[in-house]
Amino acid sequence: MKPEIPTLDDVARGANVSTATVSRCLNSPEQVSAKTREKVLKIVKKLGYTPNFGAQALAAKRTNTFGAIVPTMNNAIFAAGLQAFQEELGRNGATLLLASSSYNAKVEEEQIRSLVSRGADGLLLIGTQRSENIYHFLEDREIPFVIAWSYQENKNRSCVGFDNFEASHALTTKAINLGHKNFAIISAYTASNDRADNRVKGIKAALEDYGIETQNLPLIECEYSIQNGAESFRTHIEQDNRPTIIMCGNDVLAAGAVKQAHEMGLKIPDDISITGFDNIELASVIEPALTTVHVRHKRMGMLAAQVLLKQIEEKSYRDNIKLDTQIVEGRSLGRPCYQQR
Amino acid sequence: MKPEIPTLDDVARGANVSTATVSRCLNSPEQVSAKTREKVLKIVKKLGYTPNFGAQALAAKRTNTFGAIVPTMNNAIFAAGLQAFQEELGRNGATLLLASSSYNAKVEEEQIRSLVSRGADGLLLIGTQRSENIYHFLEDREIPFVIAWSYQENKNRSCVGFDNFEASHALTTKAINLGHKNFAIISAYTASNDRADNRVKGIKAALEDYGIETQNLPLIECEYSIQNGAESFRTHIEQDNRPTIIMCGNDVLAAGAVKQAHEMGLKIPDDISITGFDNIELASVIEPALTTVHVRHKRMGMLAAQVLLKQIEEKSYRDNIKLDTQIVEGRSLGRPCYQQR
DNA sequence: AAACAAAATGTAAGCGCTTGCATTTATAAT
DNA sequence: ATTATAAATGCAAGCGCTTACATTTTGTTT
Repeated sequence: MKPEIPTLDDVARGANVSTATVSRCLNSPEQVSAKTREKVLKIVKKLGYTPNFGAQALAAKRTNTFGAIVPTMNNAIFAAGLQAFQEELGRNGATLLLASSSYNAKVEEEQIRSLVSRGADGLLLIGTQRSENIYHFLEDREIPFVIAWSYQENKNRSCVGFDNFEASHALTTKAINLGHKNFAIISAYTASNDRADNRVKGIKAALEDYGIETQNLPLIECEYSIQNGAESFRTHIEQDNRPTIIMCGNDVLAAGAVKQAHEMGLKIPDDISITGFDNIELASVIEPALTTVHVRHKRMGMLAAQVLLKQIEEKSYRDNIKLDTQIVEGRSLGRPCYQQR
Repeated sequence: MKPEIPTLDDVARGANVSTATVSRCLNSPEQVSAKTREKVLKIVKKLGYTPNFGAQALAAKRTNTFGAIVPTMNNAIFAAGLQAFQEELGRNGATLLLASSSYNAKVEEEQIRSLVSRGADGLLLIGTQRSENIYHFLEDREIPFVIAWSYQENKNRSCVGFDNFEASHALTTKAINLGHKNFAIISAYTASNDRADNRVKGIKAALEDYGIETQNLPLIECEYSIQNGAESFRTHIEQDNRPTIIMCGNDVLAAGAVKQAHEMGLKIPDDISITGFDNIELASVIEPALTTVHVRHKRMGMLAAQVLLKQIEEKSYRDNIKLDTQIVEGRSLGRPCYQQR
């Protein structure tokens, strides 16, 4: 004997009013007199009524649900930002539908469609790089979205992110000024990941600024993982022309590199410098602490939510927010060996 | 001029069949002749039709959406398990609604209610510790749920987890056998976290097995964070009767402890042993690698999804799955100083 | 070719809610 | 009191889909 789940009707009957009144009590209480409101809310509580989501969505054409598609939940890169995003949504009575694409553009596209058909009122997307098709899909349906983790000036699309190119450029310049000339890179796949791509481009641009050849710059692309970082590090080190610095696309790769360096008996930064990106907690724990780029992930997540919510209220609202990054000085970046005294 | 979103009706009209047929094409294709099926699917594709989620939910009384409430997304503890959970759901055409409770029982309860009212077909809960009320709420509505990360024998409730007590007990026994007598603990708050609680209990039980006093066992409870691990470590070390080993409730705390040990110039494990729990990636990267407890998080997430899906199919299905754990030997646990030669 | 069973399709009644519009009630102004 | 105006409430039409049941089509058997 399962207790029937109460409906609006039940509440209406209980309070001796129409369903419309009950609905208004819940959604726009100011339209209802204090007296009836009280009466209705008492019944709501007594019956333990909760609105049926599907019915609400169907009738109101909104769900108070937002979707986010992240490339992965497996490492900490997105966790803090997402948590903040979710909390900000929560503060506004909305919930988060989360999907992950495993860094696969096709999967991402499916997820986007799926979230939309699930009635997501808006979407959080990571990075700018996806087919125009999918942007049109969203724009046609007037589904608000905001792009995070990347910054891009674009009047028609909102973003909250930081300039990966610039940050990477700055970090590289710092390394050059320490005397490094012999670079190697470990990056995520750049083809479908504008963050990774821009980080690599930032490095190359900085090198070129100083007249350093980038034609044969050793570059290994792989998925973000400690394991891959370690393996790629080894490959770089075993090259003929061993680099004095290995710049990693993120801290996870860098952590793997550091681990491998230890295992190969290389001193950091005396024998080899290593840099990361993101400044996840990990960066401060490993020995030596990573020199990396700090990003205010939490702030980014919160702002993304705010922008998105504003777009719901005001259809045409758009914003491009660029967050600062700063270089965190660990001890994994130092002068190259031939510059030391 | 926004292009109207196509409905079932549009497809039906386009294919010159009834909406019922279209619906069947999509949901139980075997009931439709190959010819019409083809015809219909062509129109579906042509129009880019996707079912309206709300309507579907309303009419079918299921959403293919599952909810999960995790204590936090901020550290890696839950990430791998959740990802696996989500992937397994995805393989079965379902999606994940994710919420986080910030380790707050009241928030968790709200989230559960919210997910249910959003039409979650089933729920993933972390740990066993919550008010009976909320269990009744779910059971009354016949909402399937599965408890993960904790193991508990209970015919009426499904769980997929491991025995925190046992694992912790084993690790402690190992430490005792190495000669440790002077223990200290850094744990998450045990009051509303049965995993943390059982881990502490496991330690105490092991100590008592060997006749070691646990009345005054130094125990600090705090939130999981590197920062807190570091601070708690310092507090323990500055005690009168300095412990020879500090056992941490998880790897994140342990990482903080290790960091602090370095900063205080303490050698691990010669001056102080440190243990973790969970064996997150972090554990293998820090120096020295942590001695910790490995849990097959991915497997757990996958199994949890399977149990949950089975419960949907077969209302009365229940399962209690206990996963093995194993001690991972890092170098952070060694003989206490007075035992060394 | 008739008779029947099985397969395919159509009809239409909701699912539980929101909301524009109509109606009633309370409040204010004359 | 009477009327005009505003506030509160009710009525009822959907929102887009699923599914029990009715009907038609197809195939099989005699």
